Amino acid sequence: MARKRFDDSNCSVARALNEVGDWWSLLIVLHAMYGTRRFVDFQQELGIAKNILCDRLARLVDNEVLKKVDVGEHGSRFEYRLTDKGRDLFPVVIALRQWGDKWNPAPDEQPLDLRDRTSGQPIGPVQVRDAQGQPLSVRDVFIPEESLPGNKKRPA
Amino acid sequence: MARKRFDDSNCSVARALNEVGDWWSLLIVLHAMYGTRRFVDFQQELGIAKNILCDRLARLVDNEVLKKVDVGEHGSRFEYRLTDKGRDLFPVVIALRQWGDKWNPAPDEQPLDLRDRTSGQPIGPVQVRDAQGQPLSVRDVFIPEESLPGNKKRPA
DNA sequence: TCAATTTGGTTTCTTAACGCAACCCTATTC
DNA sequence: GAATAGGGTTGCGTTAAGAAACCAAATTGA
Repeated sequence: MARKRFDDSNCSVARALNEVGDWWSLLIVLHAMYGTRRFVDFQQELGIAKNILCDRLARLVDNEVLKKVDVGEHGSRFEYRLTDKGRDLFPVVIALRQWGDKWNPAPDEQPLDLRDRTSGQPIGPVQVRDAQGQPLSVRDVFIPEESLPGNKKRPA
Repeated sequence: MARKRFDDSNCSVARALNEVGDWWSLLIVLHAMYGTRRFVDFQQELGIAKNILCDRLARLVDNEVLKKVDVGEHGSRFEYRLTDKGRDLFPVVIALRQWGDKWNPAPDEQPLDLRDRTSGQPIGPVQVRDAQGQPLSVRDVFIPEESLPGNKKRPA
């Protein structure tokens, strides 16, 4: 791919994408959130080539999104578990899931039934909110001049 | 890349990543949210090769994340504007931004100063919330059996 | 009026990432 | 002691990313 690296970008979105912005990494994190921990399970659920999975897991471990734990049990020796940093991707993944459900619904798939463990009720939509908790759209928001990349003058 | 396509995946995250899951697309959407609309501006701000930008813009237009508008003005003939679908990526982009700010802060960058246009106050963190608006972590949540990919039994 | 510029885009070519398949090593299990 | 499972690594062909050059229409501008 000769892909451009963003390690040194001054945009944190670019740097975030550098860590989890490829096709597989977020899916791996998603499945980790669903409870998958073992190499073979990731491989079977995702249908990913083993070398690619190796590479992605290693990268995610390097970036401290996952940690590799040696569990000395009968044959299954390693587990890949989410770190706090990885768990913090929860809103990202869920927002993406909800976006996909809304705009590209699969005919045979239920939209996303994620429920609050204590109440059993479905979760609400992930939204950007103001300090009072009211939902905000792109248009309700602005970026102070100096924070704009390239110092543009336009509103957000 | 010989990339595996996810068009037909029964996972909406996979399908979402198919549309905006490459290195550039989300950055283009981000800059579009910042107000960028013209080809050359995207190119300069992102430092992206023109052919790749062409391809990504066309793909985003195909997927109805952007729309291409012919503005017959002096030399700048087209604008790429967010559709409702594109604007709906707002929580995704902001969640990613906040994650990047939190876990990979740039030494010389302020974390993200996005403010509510009416109050002028900074926005809050993007979170997954329950029906009552209380924040939820991965561990506060479960997925009913039948919704699990691969029908696994583990909690989320 | 003719050259230079701007905008948006295509072509060519190199390089690097992806995906498959085969192989490898260590523990188990039968 | 053969077969199996977990977790990789190696090679190799395919294909996409990226840089740079080229292109064409419309403007500017001198």
